[in-house]
Amino acid sequence: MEDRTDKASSDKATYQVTADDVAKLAGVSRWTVNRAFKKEASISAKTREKVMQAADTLGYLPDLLAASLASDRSNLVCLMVDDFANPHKLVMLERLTRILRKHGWDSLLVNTANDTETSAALMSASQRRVDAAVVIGIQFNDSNLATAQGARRVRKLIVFARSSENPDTISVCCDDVAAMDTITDYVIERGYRKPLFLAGPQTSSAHLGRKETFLRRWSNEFGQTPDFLVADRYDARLAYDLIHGTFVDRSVQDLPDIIVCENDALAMGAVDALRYGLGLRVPEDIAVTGFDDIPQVDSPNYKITTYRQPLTAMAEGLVEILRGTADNSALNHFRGQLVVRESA
Amino acid sequence: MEDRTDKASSDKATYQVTADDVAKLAGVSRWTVNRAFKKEASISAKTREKVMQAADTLGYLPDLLAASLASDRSNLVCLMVDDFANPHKLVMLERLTRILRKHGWDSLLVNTANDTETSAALMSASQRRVDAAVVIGIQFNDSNLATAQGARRVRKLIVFARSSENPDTISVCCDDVAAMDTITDYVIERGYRKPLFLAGPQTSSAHLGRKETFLRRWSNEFGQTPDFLVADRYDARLAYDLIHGTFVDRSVQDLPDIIVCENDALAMGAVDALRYGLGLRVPEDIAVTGFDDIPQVDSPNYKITTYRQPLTAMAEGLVEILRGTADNSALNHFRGQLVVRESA
DNA sequence: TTGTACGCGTTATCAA
DNA sequence: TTGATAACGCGTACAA
Repeated sequence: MEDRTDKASSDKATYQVTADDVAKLAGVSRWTVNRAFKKEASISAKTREKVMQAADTLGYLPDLLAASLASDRSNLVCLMVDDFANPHKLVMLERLTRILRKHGWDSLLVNTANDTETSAALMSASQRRVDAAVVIGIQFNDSNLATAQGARRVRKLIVFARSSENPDTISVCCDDVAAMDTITDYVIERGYRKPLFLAGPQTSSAHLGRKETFLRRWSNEFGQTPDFLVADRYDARLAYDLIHGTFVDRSVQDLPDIIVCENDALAMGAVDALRYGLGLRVPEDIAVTGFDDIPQVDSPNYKITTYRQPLTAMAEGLVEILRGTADNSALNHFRGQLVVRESA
Repeated sequence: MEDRTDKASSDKATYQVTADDVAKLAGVSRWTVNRAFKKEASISAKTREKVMQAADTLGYLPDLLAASLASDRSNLVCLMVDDFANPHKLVMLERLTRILRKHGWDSLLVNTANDTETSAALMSASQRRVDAAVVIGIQFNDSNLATAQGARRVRKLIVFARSSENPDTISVCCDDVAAMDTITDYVIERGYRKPLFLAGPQTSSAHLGRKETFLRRWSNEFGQTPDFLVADRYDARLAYDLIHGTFVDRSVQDLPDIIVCENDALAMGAVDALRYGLGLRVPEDIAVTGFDDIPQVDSPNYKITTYRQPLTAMAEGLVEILRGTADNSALNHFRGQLVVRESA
């Protein structure tokens, strides 16, 4: 213990205060110090007070590294983001980091935009013993899934804000069928009859996807399946090119009367393409709907009618899953709400 | 060691492969196994090969928790974001996570939007022994700084994409004076003579801030200091309200001919306010410039003339600082470039 | 309520 | 080049 004291005086900046130091100062054992820092521990209020005071004067805080190593629980979650072009990711990151933090979890942000580095990142996260790996707004692709499962220390694979049919993953998302039904009802009620669906990246398994739901519903209602376009990424610029390229040579009567978009990023690109690429008015010539209600679509430039997911409730649901207290079956049935603006 | 084997067979999913297991299989010592995983370690190629093969069949990866604890280096960086309304944060997060990952660092994303939770988050990060705390696009405020310094395990306090005069922090940013000079030159050259500066949140110490630079430069050039407005946050909606509220009752000859904005988020709000709030044309009636070159300002709706920072180079600079190989004095002099579009 | 072995999986350091 | 000892700081389980 003497050399410890030496270190403290000789190099104060790097000296690390441990529970032992606090214990000595407070006149208790090291384990009592640790108890004082645990919420539900059998310790007398007086002793705790004494310990906390000693801890305070020494500037002691429990070391999470050592705690994780010993307890095999890291209180760390890996958030995987592969698409930084969609502002909605920022909204979700804000919500997730805030809610997770509130419940004691820290967030490791992993950039999986580059597919070759994704597996390395996932490995690295697993080496930190994250309690869960969460993909945001997408599904695990097969390669990621294989890596994650190979990295056996990743306990839970969670898909946030997206439905997933893979039995090895847990999905926290809103009910896409109900959501698209709400949008479809609105589209029909407003009298639109020639819809085009603008879809995002297609996953192999999406029986319950937004596109499928809309097409099926419309087909049931009117006996014909609407056209659709597919964008490889949720990128406004991509949507612009797609819409512009598709309709620039088309005669007026062949145009849709509404473009139903899988999310707001696509919707913004669609609006831009209609206005600036094709010289059309929104919604007078062609209406547009989005999904997500990102802050940008409330700009007077866009005023896009869209659908807002209950992100806070969903984030709280994620916490329940991390805790293991969730009734998993209920976590993919969150209900959001239609936000009506001027674009449709 | 026997019970280990038992665990492996009885509960394979949770069994953790350690260096010991690999050592046994490869017929070497545990320390040799670890050496095989270090880049520059004195180990024969043959032994390493043997070890790696054994590791592969067992699915072994070094545990970063234990490694951090023992080595006192976490290879973890804490990224602090306080403003999720500005899309530029997403761009910076993408760049930082990618470059940091490339060099072996993982990123802890901490939401510091809520001021009361900021210190708790910083504490938590320090408890994970992050190698550095990085604030993005803002300066450390006094309260954060005090917390960070109190949390002695945070080795480095770094301000990214913002100049900082605090001697306890290291700033990685572009040269704001040079940047604003470039913008000012352009504004003058294009013949604008009645500028208004739209500034973001004001920090106490900003002698070299963008606003100050512009005002001083203009004053030197034309003998009078331009008007300016201050937004509390880099929020497009706030900028809208500010511009609209300021000019709605003003007569035409009292209007500026250009609004020079501290960043793109403000510029977008300004454009919206001019067009939709005041019925003016951009740039014919009033021009606008931004800063950051976020993807959104390239939309045909905005086409904002702006200034792009060399984010990749800056992120690499951050890595040098983490490594301790940086010549710190040079890291706040990155040069960006003017991106001319149609708004000015 | 409080104190005590022992283990978590590495790294640093020294010895062989 | 390789093996061995002693940390790193805390949690679990159990005993006092």
